[in-house]
Amino acid sequence: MPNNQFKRGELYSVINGMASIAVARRLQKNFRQAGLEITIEQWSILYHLWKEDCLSQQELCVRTFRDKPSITRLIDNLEKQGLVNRHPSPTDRRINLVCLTEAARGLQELTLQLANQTMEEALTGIAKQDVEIVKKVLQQVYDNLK
Amino acid sequence: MPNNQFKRGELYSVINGMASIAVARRLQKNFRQAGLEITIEQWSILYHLWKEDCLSQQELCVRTFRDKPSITRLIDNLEKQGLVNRHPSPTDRRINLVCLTEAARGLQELTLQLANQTMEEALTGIAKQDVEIVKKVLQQVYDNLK
DNA sequence: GGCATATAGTTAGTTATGCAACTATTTTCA
DNA sequence: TGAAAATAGTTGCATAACTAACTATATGCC
Repeated sequence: MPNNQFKRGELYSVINGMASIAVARRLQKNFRQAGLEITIEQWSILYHLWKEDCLSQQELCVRTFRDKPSITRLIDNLEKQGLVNRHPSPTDRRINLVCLTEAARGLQELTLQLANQTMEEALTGIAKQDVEIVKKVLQQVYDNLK
Repeated sequence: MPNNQFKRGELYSVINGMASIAVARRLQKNFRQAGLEITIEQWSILYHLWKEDCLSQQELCVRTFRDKPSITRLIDNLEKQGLVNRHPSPTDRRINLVCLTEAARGLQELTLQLANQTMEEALTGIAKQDVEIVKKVLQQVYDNLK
């Protein structure tokens, strides 16, 4: 296999995203053990709303790297659980603004603490400068493909 | 937020697995453009069978980091497409051995070439030694959490 | 030998993703 | 101004993941 700088065995786990799947599973487990009912995907929506509340669904698509139907259904489920509400935009009738409820605001501190704890479990024994390199490389990969 | 060496903004994209999702989407797109009907998940099963044919479903669970129901359904779908067959193990009647068909063997060369091409697109402009660090760190993350 | 336990695989239910097609509204521009 | 194009969101269909509960077979051990 000429012109191929990557051996096969190395290819698989990168494509498979082993590491990020393992992190997501551990975070979900940590949520469950803390008695939290939400999924990681739902949490990722809340995460962006905690940073900036009342985003449009389109903006959530961009920030969470998901397509529109995925966001529609995540918001449906979050709305059922009473964690967000859709409010029509006053200036553009096509737009829903997705806003946090009080219940969702109450989850912020605990879930962010669990997320930080999970990342610490994941990164145990890894040098800080290596983490920096990983972040840089993964960002470059994303930019190469977007 | 004491005892936390990672700032919040950095957390999200790692958990989200942005980069590996982007790679998987691109690989799927490259398959589709080449006229291939299989999903990345189905391909990942074939990938392991090309390395060693006639594995048990349990062994595929281990090698692909999936649970048993996921493998059951992936094999169901691959069987429908005529790419694998289930053969009862001669020594243990609980076990199905999953074996490639001729049609599946015919996909090996093209799909591995597309996978390599996709990785080259993904890793454009990234130093070889940085790729090595990423692989090492992601393996460590996986080991920390498994 | 026979019961308890472990292992391999399947089924059912919920959530999530990707794609295509659709509705409603807004913007563009001839 | 008014038709075409762009944008925001939803719906339907297929695939895949996780959990829990289930069946069938094999193993361990008294």
